[in-house]
Amino acid sequence: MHEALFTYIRQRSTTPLTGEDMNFLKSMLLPKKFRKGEYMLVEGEVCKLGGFIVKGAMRQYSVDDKGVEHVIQLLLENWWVGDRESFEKETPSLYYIDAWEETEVLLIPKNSYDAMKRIPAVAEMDNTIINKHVSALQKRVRDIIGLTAIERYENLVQAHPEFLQRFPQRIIASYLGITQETLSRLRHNYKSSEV
Amino acid sequence: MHEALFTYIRQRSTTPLTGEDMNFLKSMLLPKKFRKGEYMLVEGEVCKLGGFIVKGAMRQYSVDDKGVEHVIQLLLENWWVGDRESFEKETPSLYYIDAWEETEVLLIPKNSYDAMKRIPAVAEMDNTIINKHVSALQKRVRDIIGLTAIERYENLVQAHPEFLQRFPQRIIASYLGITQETLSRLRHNYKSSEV
DNA sequence: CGATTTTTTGAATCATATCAACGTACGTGG
DNA sequence: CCACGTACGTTGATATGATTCAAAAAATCG
Repeated sequence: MHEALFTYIRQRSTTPLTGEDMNFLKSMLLPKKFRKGEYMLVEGEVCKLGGFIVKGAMRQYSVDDKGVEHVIQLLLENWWVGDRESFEKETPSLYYIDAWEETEVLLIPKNSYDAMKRIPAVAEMDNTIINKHVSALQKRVRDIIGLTAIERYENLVQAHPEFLQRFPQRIIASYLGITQETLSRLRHNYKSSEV
Repeated sequence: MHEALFTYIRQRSTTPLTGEDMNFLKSMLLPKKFRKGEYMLVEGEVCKLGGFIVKGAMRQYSVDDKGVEHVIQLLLENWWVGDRESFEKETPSLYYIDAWEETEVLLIPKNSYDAMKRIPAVAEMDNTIINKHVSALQKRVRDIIGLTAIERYENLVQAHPEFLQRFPQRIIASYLGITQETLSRLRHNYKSSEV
């Protein structure tokens, strides 16, 4: 089960991973299974553990004052999960993270993560993912501001068709920043137009 | 003029900056004055230089297919400016960055920036700012998705009153993701309600 | 001062939200 | 294996927030 992470690291760095590195990593990672609906993080808690998803699907969302959930991120296997802000600064998180499917995760506490970053390949990986994260968020801001709902939906179909298979429509709608009714109507028009 | 950057680094790290570090930094930084309207980066170009704003105001924006500008970020003194995605991956940028006021910037090429990160205090600073950047973007996504235009405006007034003094309303409107007409009306109602 | 940019206002229109009802699928316990 | 409950998706009617286009008013700059 650790192999998925090693492959992930190798793909994101130029430096190789030594056998010693791998043993070191193994010693720090805590494999854990989340059942569907189980929480990895709740609002108000400090995110003490980062996680690498080996298998499954999770979602990160916030709840506004009207009690409406807003999906911030959808996560599948080979993604790092956690609230980076809370994890790094050790401040209470604004988000919930739960498992959407039965999910296998390799958990790692902050001090271990810091130790892990001393491995050059891992440091490279960390750099790569945080930069990707920033790009993705920036793109998301651009999309929400500049595109209509249907354009955002089409973009998502292109970029992450997996999401549509793994998450129900109301979750996708929330991720797109629209209501489920609107998404339903959008899809209806969209389908009839692509004949 | 470098002093502003040194202070900035010190405030964001636990390790002190040695005199040697400071000389090293000075040797790599290229002071440059941008005149109002002058571009630091245009869409399609690789962002080869990062910049630390010593004095002035800049904006980062993208232009959609209808030719409408969307302000992604507003930047004042003591901010790092640049398109991190393009800078790190050396890929063409999707953004324009220009000076809104006469602006003094300390520029630094990518390889120097990497070298600079070998100074522990600078590495810490880099970590801090990228994490802040992620938090800010995440907050922005949450705000755009979950709040109405007026709530976003009120938030901005709270968080960055300086912006309202340094940038015209149409730029603020673009940053909030609304038209200038809408912002004008919003402010009108807002003012009359705060009696 | 005139020229340009910025802000405001009005009217019409559009996209999306809201509320409510109904249909459908899915999974669990009897 | 069926019946029932719960979650999910669709559809309709109406409401609302924001946009668009046009024009006037106000502010700013050389």
